[in-house]
Amino acid sequence: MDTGPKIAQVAALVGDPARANMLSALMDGRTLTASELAYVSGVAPQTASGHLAKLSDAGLLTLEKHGRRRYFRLASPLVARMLEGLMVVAQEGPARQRNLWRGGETLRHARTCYDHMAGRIAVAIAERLVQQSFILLDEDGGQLTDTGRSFFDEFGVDLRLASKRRVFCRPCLDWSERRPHLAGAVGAAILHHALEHDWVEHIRDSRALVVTPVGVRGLATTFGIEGAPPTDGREGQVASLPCGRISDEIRFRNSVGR
Amino acid sequence: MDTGPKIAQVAALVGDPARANMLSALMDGRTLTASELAYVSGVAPQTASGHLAKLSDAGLLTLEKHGRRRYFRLASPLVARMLEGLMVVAQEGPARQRNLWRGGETLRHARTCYDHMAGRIAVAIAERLVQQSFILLDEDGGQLTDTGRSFFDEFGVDLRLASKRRVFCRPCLDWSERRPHLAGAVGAAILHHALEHDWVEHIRDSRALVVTPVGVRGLATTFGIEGAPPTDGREGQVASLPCGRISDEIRFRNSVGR
DNA sequence: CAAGTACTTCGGCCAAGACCGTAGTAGTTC
DNA sequence: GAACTACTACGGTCTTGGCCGAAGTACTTG
Repeated sequence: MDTGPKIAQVAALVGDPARANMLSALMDGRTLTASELAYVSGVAPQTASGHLAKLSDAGLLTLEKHGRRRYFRLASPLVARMLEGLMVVAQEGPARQRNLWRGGETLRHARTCYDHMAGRIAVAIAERLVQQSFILLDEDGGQLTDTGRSFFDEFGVDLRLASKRRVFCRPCLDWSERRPHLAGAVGAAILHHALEHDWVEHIRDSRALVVTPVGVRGLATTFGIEGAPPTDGREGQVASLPCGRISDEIRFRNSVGR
Repeated sequence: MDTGPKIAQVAALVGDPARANMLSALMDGRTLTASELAYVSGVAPQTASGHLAKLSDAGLLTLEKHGRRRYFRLASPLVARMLEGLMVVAQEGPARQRNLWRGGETLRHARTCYDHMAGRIAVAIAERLVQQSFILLDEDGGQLTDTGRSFFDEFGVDLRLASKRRVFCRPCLDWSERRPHLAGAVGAAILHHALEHDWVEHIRDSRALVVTPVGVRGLATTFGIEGAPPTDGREGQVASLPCGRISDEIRFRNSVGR
């Protein structure tokens, strides 16, 4: 057997719009029920059920039963990484309309990526640090300068603890912004500091972060960047849907939307 | 517009076996003609032509015309990275038969990955260095030990040149072996040394590497690993196909294979 | 145990698209 | 210009698979 068919199998799974929507919705690491996933993907529950069975069988999703509900989540970070790879290419595309991603505004603004921050805020921080010559970045490496080191000292981040046994500073391509943010020990330290000082908070059990009022001030004074998210607020709809009440709406969407 | 549909579009493109085969064949960075790609994907030239048009339109491939031939290659490293992401997930799969990848044996054995080595050999080297405590590796970072430093000194690799402005030592997940090999300055230095001392040679304009007899000896004495590839030798068929002569074979395959 | 909710299975409909045969265009060789 | 090669366009066939309605299973609540 060749390798082509196997990747085709996985890709075909992601290649259906309904399934792609489900996977996108799960990309932040949340767990969602079958109904919720049916809703976000815009298909009837029966159809969603079939899709979810396929995704689980293929090992892209894992399933947890609690009572009469079935909770799905991505089976591993590798799946998330694969999806991010697809997103990068999809957004690149054949130079045409660059339509911004909707429906994931919070995630796009700030989120965690493994142990560091990603999203608009994280990219802005990275760019600021480079601009101030606190950090040197190139294609696949990064380095702290001496002025950078003292900046972090003043900032209250102790980087000495971190420097053992792991990459110190490394750029990581941000899929939503398509510019690098900071990973490695430095990236982790910044996230740690931000959480510690209540600049940001995790949303539920998701990877998304909200910037607190304290954080807005902190980001402005420390990095000179605008930390407030664009006032949109259409996030979290899915998660907060009253489960028993959405069926009419689904029926409506199904009869009209397609 | 949501993000789902866009990644679905790209994924659907990869989701067809014929196209997936084409992309796999191009993964090592080679350029192949439409006919060659038709052959590897197992479809008639007309069909391949259609597939290639779609892949090019979507920006996954770039096209270069030379005379009456059309040479295709992956449009960017991002596409290769996406495919590697898919491969990792595809090989993982739902715990079942782990059928080894055929038809890319050379590539699986040794290849370059950006500026360092990947494949069986590279993974073996990395494991050896870790086992000897020359290098410490964890999830996302690596570090040279003092004994490691003197090992590389003796080995004849000067790492001092490299340590500016880039990541020094970093594990990188090998898609064919699914275990890490070495990236960063150390990985690059090893590849450089191997090429410099004729341990390995590039195959044509591809990413694949062959280990020379010198290399087999060198790898054995320096790292204590077996450098010779498994005797299989079904590689390079595509590239060496006599172009005008394959049509019968294609016709045969098409009439039987499906 | 009856009613309600979450989810799955089955069956039939339908559209998308992969495929190739035929025929055509463009470039090369003699 | 004739013969040949590399590739593309068109048209028709046929399979795949997404979709939903209806019906059925599993769990919870009162």
